[in-house]
Amino acid sequence: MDSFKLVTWNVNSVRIRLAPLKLLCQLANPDIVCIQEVKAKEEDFPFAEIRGLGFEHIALYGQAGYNGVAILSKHPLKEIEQCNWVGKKDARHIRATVFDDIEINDIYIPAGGDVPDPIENLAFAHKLCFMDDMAEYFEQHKSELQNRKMLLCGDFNVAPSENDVWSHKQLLKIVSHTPVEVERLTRLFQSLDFVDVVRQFYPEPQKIYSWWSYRNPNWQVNDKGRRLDHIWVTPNLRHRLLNATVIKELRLCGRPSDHVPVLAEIKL
DNA sequence: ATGGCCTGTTGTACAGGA
Repeated sequence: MDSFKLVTWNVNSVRIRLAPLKLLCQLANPDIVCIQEVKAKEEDFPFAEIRGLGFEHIALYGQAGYNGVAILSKHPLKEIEQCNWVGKKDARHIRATVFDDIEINDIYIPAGGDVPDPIENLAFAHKLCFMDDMAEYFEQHKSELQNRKMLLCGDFNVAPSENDVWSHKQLLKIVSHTPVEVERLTRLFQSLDFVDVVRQFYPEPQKIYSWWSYRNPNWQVNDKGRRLDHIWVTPNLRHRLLNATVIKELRLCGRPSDHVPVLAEIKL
């Protein structure tokens, strides 16, 4: 084995997405799948079914109803930890190390509600604070972190570039693409000089999306998508990147998530 | 770009997603 495939995917309920997860395995055969919006507490998590797909090693930070993240792996995981940014224990981050020294961070940044105003809308304030807290954490620990081989992936709930949305102009005041959110995400991106893996293989100005609303039944025709799901790596992994793809087929299966899996292949 | 949708809850409407 000289490379591994890592997927990030907001499943929008792990229990209801077992068949699509199996399909993902048949299509892409990933070694590691980082999932978000697990929407299950530990005792309700389908461990047996997921181990049955070959993911014997599972790091879970679950809770009932909302949020929840998990790393599903065919290879042993160690140093499993959770961060609770903004002081909330709401299951939005889990970290584990694979292959001796590759640190994987699975992250679910808050969606932020509808109104892009932190005074009027506390969910939006929470989203901005969450990104600030993360950025601060990486900035403060930079000297010890910058030699680590790190992956940051997940549903970041921000489509930063104008080519990450179907219409830059029409989404400027829509939560996920507002300048204040992009500014916060950029600060986080710069904190450890991260590399945007998907953009290495699909450079600007190509349009790429990973989410299409459930409310638009003609999503394929209209293609009003956003790129909310990301895989970033520290610069010391840049030369090991082999490939990246957005697995759009998963939006077409029965009972799809509104997000599709994003895959990176990395040399060991 | 709103909302025609989707999911979980201790539910039989609502919150939250984005």
